[in-house]
Amino acid sequence: MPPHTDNMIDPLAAPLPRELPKAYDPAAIEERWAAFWVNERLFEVKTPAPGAAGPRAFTVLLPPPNVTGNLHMGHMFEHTETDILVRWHRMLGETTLWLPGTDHAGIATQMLVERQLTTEGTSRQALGREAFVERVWQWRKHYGGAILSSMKRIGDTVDWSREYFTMDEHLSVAVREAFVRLYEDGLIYRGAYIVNWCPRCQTAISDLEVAHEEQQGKLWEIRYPVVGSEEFLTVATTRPETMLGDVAVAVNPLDERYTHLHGKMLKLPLTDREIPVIVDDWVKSDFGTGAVKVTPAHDPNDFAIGQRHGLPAISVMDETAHMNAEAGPAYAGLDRYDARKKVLEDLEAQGLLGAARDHVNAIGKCDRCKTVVEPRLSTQWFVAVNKEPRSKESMPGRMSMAGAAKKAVEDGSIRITPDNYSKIYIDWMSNIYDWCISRQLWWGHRIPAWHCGNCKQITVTRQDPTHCAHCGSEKITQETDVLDTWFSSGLLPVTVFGWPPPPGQSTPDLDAFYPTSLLVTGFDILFFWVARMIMLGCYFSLDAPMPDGSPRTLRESVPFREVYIHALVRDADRQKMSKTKGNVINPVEIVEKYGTDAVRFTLASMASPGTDIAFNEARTEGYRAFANKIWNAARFIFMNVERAKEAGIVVDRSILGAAPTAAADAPLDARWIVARLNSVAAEINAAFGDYRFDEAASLVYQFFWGDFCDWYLEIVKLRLDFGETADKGGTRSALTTLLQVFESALRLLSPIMPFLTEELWHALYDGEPPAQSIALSRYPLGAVHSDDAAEKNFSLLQELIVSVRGLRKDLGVEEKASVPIRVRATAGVSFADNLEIIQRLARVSEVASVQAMPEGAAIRSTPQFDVQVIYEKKVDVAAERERLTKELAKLEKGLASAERQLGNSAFLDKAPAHVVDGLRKIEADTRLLLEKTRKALDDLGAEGPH
RNA sequence: GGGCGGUUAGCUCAGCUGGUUAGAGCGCCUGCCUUACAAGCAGGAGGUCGCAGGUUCGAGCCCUGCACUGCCCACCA
Repeated sequence: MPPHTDNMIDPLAAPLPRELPKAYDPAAIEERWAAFWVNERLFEVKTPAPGAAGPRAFTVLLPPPNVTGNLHMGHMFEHTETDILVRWHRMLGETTLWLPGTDHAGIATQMLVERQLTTEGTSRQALGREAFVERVWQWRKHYGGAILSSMKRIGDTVDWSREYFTMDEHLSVAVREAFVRLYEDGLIYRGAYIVNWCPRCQTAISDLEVAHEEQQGKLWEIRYPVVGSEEFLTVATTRPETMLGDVAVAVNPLDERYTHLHGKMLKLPLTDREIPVIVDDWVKSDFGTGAVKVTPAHDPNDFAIGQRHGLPAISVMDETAHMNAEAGPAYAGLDRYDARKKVLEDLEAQGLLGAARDHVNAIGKCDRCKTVVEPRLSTQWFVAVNKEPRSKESMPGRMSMAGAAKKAVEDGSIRITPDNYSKIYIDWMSNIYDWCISRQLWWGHRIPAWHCGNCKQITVTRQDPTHCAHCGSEKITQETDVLDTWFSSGLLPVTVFGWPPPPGQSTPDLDAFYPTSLLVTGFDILFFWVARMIMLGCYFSLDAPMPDGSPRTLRESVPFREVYIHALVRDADRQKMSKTKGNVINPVEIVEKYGTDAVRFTLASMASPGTDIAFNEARTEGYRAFANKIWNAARFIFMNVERAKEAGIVVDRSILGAAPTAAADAPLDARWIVARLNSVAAEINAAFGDYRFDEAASLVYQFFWGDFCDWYLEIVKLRLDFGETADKGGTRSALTTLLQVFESALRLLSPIMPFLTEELWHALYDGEPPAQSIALSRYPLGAVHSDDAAEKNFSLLQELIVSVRGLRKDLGVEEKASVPIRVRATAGVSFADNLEIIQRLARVSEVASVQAMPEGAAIRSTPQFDVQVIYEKKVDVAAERERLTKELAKLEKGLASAERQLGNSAFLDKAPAHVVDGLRKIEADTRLLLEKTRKALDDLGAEGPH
């Protein structure tokens, strides 16, 4: 049953190995594999049968991108990290589910479609609610899948069969169920409160959706005449226009300046009202004039004061932030800022305006449209996050949502990485206010509440009611508000797995996948989404019993066990990417330019924890070169496989896939590369486990390029001999190790660079790999210290080769010339077994082993050996002297430091033995080298020109 | 007003529980078209680890203060 046969591409139409082009061209292979992964449905996960044995599934919920969005660098970064972990776990043999979907994004989507309507000369009001909502659905159908197709392109291994949309029928049913249950449990209420109101979006928004910005403003003083006196009471305000809705002036009870005015009435200027002077502790005497005008309908603090003192609230603005009739005929209809101007002018004219001081204040703006938010008195729906549910008698001591959500992190049921975010989360959860969940929008989950026209009561039900539940009247109308987008996305960890189950039961998916294993997300939605998921997830999953029927504990009710907070991606100048700044880097463009693998590797390598990352294209260029390097290593290998075939040396493919080994009597290079592979693999596994993508990337880079290509491949050229007199056994053995190590290395790299490794892996198996995809093969586990002797001996060999190369440079030996060398090795060190390696890699014609080095020659030394290049051309004495002098100074400094420490009895007493022993060895080595260097310098001087 | 990060080579960044003489990539300099790769190979230069104190046998790493810088939270009109 092949799906999407329309764009099916046969991956096995890949070029034959020997025809690999010279330069790696990602464009030539990536789309092919991207389509293959999707079409072959390789990453779909069937729900395990109930009671199935085996390890727990590794489950990750993708933070659902907004339908309005396009893939940006932040997504790509997040997806790269997640995909790496998901691929890694899958390759470790775990049942691995990465679940994708999209979010309907209430405000954002409605705004976008409304803007579209405006360009068409119409509006949502003209269309009407039903037609508008239908229009949004249409929009979503056409444009809502942009991010998902980008995800397919960049190789995200999600389970597409489980893709959801937050307004899907079954999810909407679940959202309604959740709302009704919370309402029944007394945790959802409706009431008139001051909320953040966006006059442009014309909806309430939550505290989190308000972004504060510092702004230079003014603090105006206004004189309010005291009734029956010549006196004035001067208040200070940043928002003079709201004075039209003042109902009192408050002073601190201890402020002696105003004691005589307590309880007096004031004439409210520009109106015909009189308002009282009241006292309230909240007022700070040292701010402004110490007297605060109280406007309960337009300021959250004033609202609280009004509540405490039983004052009325007078709204003087409408939902568009224009003054209304309550503001009086002179102001009605004016925009809030025009009204401010006029109020100030009128006060001035009456001589009631006092000083105006510069004042910096934080001004709230709508997160979406940047309009200045207006605190507004309105009736909204709230979730009581700090209240305990009333109908949970079956669960005594059940905590409030915030309480449980806080405890889940405190007691380690949820682990947040990096750890410092735990504290931020807990602090936030400790000071959380009730959550305003109603939005005056049309696009979203409509609140399942009906208002009765008769008794005015509210009916909240699972099924649309026909009559009022309280008085039976049929004069009922549904609430027009919809739910905050985060209400439905906060439920996702349970709803995507089939919640709600029948009473007292669970669902197969909840049994198999809940709690999910990991959430990878950015700090920016820690409160918006992560915190809400924890609150709602803990609350609702508690109702579903464990697979064995026992009740769920808090530990088992959390939506995820781990949260990994990744860094934020900025542009190369550390600026936050934003459309308005025009510095948004489109990842798809970069991907097309350098290849997905190079971009993924860049992001992985820059993903060190703690700091934001500045995306740097120059690095991507470097990693494209890395991909090319591997590509060419593969070409080299395939070429030699062909040669071997022609020479009658056949290496069976069955040797592939096994963990490489090298016998104790195998050549040093074989033992070494196997040992390196083992330790690097072990380190990479550890790095992934710690979310150290950067370490993993640098380890695999260093191994592939530094060890495998620069050293091993060069040496293997010696071992691969296809001539008539060739040692066929030796060649076959070398080829076997080469292929095995390369195959393992591809698997090692594949989570970070899935496309390149997939292509080469298939080619390596000549189109008949043991699994459909490298992503379904097993990850190399490696082992530390698998052959320390080989690693140590090889690095000595490397040192010798590097020394000779350096000497050649110093002596000005022609690049192509082969030269003889003299080596004096200390006891126990021998290069005899590896002469041909030295000859090849350092272009040496002959190696003479000597007991003493001649005087006056340019020599390089290490504690283990001295080496001289025999060449008639004189060394550049001045340059050599300079080099040696520098070297000598360095050694002297090092020796002095070592001696100082070793001469310090406190050090010998307190430092651990291994440190002391290590330093002793270093001291001895340094002393030896120092002597050698000093002698070399002396010899040089003796023969020098002066 | 609270809280949290950052400051290491010209640039971008590593440096894991404090342990010799601090690393990588890019860039730079020198020499190489060595038939896997010039998107390459080989060799090299380059750092008083933001500043000032302190703890320690020993500090890039721990403590205190300062400077610069970025972010988050916050109901002082």
